[in-house]
Amino acid sequence: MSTELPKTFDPAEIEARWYTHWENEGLFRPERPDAEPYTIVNPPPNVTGSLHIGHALDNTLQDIMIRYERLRGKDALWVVGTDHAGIATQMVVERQLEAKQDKRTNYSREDFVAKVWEWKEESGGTITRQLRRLGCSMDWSREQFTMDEHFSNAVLKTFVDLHNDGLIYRDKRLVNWDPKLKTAISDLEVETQDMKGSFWHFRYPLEDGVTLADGRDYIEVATTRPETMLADMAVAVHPDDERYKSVVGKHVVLPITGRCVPIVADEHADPELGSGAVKITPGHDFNDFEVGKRAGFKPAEMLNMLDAEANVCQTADGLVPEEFLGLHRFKRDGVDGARELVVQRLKESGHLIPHIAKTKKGEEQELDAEPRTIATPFGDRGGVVIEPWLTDQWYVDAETLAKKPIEAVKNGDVEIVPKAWEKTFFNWMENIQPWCVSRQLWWGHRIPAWYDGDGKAYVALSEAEAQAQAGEGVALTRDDDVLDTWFSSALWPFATLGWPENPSPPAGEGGAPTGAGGEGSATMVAADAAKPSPNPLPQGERASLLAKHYPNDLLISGFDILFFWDARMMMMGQYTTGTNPWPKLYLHGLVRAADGQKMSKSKGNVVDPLGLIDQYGADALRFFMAAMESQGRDIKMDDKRIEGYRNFATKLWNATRFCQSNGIGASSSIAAPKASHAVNRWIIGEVVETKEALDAALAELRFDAAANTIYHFVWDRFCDWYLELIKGQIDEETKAVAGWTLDQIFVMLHPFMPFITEELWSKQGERANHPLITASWVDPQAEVDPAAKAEIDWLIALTGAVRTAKNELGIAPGAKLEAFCPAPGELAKSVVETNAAAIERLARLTPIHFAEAPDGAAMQVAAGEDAFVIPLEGIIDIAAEKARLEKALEASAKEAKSLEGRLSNANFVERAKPEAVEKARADHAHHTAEVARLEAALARLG
RNA sequence: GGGCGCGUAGCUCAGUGGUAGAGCACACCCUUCACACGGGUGGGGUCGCAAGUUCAAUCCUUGCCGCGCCCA
Repeated sequence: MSTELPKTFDPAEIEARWYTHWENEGLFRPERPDAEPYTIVNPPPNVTGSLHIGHALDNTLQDIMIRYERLRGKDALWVVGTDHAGIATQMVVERQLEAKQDKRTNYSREDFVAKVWEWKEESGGTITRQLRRLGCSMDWSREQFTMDEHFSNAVLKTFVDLHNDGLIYRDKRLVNWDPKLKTAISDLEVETQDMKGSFWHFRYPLEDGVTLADGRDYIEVATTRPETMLADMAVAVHPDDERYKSVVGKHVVLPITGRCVPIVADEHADPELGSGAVKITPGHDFNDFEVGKRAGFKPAEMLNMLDAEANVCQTADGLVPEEFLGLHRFKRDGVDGARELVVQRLKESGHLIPHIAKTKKGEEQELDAEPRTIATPFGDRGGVVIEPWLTDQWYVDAETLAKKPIEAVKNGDVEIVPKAWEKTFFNWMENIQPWCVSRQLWWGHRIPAWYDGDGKAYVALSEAEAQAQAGEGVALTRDDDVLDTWFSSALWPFATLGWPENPSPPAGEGGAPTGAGGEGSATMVAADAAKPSPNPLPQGERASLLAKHYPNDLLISGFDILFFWDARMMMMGQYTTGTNPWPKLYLHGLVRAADGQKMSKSKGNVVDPLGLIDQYGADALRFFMAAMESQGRDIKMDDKRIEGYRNFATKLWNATRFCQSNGIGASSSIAAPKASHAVNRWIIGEVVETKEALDAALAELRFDAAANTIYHFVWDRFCDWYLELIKGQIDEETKAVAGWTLDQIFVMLHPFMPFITEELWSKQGERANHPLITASWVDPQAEVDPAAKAEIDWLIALTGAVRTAKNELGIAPGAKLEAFCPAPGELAKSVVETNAAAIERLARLTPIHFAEAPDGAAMQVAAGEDAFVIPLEGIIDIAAEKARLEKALEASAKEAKSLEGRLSNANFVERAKPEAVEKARADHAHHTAEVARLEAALARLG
């Protein structure tokens, strides 16, 4: 018994109602203790972020897989949670302070971190609410946060373990320093952009009257960063460069500082480039750092001329003139900096070699510098030019950790889909650099390292343990820095499931929790103690979760975080658990604006997924994402297409209304009902085929193929043919088959369009409190019936042929016509006899005589090999019918001739695959018969 | 400079060693009792260019042209 549906379909109302129901009833993860597990972890979005279109794609794909596997009976767990996103979140809160003319440094670290927690509590729910609107069926009961206590413990343990194994170490070397955010960042967070810049040429005078072979008393060097000359420590020339051989080991006296620096031989200097000599600033350039080390400078001796904000400071030798101190490295906000002043001073002292350029008119022109395009590093968050800066930081030995993941992908233990990404993955992993994991921030997991008065580091899970290492009475200070956010999110696939299962108990007295991000976290933990976590993890549950759901089954992420996140999860998974976090990694592309541009806030072309949900419904947006997700291509936004899928949802809605008005309701069995009518046997076979195609597509993660399969089944097969064929003759058998088919549609479409399918499922009748979300996957226990398929295909062909002919001859589509079939095949005879009503309704032919047609003007059509003559004396334009037949004749004749040519080619018959030859023969026979039929038809018309 | 990918109907995209498809758009027809967010019919593509392999190439190989991304 069914509940009547309203005439209009209102996605918003349905979505809100069903989501609440699913979540409240715990249907996202029903109790299935004995079922096979299926696990996906969600890439944790920034806790204070909001849903963008890329999240919509990423989460739709994951939800499709989770809902599919849940329907297939698995214990499907979709782990969800958010990331504390160190830099991003701290920046947001700092910006809020700025708006109030306030700043972070007006607060203690503890107070500032407390403010971040406040902001997290306030805005942290935004993105999770938005994921719900998309219909995502995550296990919210276990929602995670990367700064949760158990997660923080996992992070600290990993750090300590890595350190004990020598895979994390402290090192003084150049880092990518963001002078705006005043923190180190990793290589991956640096974005290189080509900028218009200048290349200045200087004279560095040789000391004590030394001259080059050509008599010059100076060496020419060139640079794009003239300000760094204040910290130059050498000039390098190529060891084989004859021009400079005599001066290697001699010195130059730097202008401005008067520093006397050596001329060293180093292969880094390219004799072909410029003068062949390069200035060396080991403290401010990655290449020069290496040259400097080879030249014998220790990192601690390298001169540094910039402070954390990239303003000039005094070098260790005190040679930077007073007027430079405090200047910014280069022009900023219209105010000249050290770069401009250096150039000015060198110009005044005659050390600048002007660049001679030709104007458009061919006249020579003297410029201070040569214009050049310079690959310039920018921080991806702060947006300012990155400064290579000499500091002590913690580094992860990524090269060692990368070995097992590389092996895993090579031997197929981890499959990357699409495969094209494997090469990119290897290219990066095989050339991986030490990973700088310390960040000079306050928000994050504070590094568990303590220093004694001599700067010796003690790494431990707690201060007490560090103290024990250092010995009684040694005063320790904790490292101020926090860890890179990606260090913690790399643990996501297992730390969210309770790893480590037996965390070391805090060693401190009084139950003060360890670490968890230092003082800031202590605040949080204290708050948590007052308000117990809503999702406590009993120890037993933790253990079983990890054992059951790790490794996960699949990871779905955008390719843009392949290195940031995916690869690091593989490294950490192998290191901490000894296994790969998942056997399969699916990478999807970007969602682009309709014009193909990358979406960005600055371009103002960002599409809000919630707006699309408001406009078309979540089901339509989801279906769009799935249908457009072909492996290896970005998705361009196309509102018309989303609209099309909204229309598709409406189509299904109305088909269901039709069924209801004809007494077609919910089915009572998974297996297909018994059926005798061809049309019913046919649609059951179509369900069988659709289910198989859908399973195959999802097994290969071909979301587009899967979506198209169900789309065409619903619209083309079920609505356009099945419902039309059964109209007017809906008996009990047909009611049962139609109701069953509709239910299978709901099940198969549910992963893509969860809301409308659940609603229609519920309105089709009593289901004994059995919602669709936890229903059973399609299992018709039936086979395709070739005879039924042949019958219905013939019927469809006949209907199509009549409609086409009528349309081309301008005959009213509704006109009912009499037809003659002089030589019916067995199939034609039986179909016409058993489906007279359907033929009258659709082909609008009645009656059909198995007899010669009377003489006279007639329209002639064919279904399969059966020819029909439809007398239209006085109605049709004979010339038009002749033209129509001639056109068809020409096409068939051409095709027949081409096939004949192929078949008469001995090479083809002998060497081609037998199936190909067979098909060519069959096609040839068909077209030859068609030619004969059409010739006869034309002969009839005279 | 190195690597990867893309170029198929007006647009957005699938696809296969055997002569090409979808959605939208377009044209014509239809107030058929589920649906005009609908139904029916149709037009439209030398599958970027050139050479090669093959009985057969849009598909495989090479080169070129154009576009995009990543790395240096």
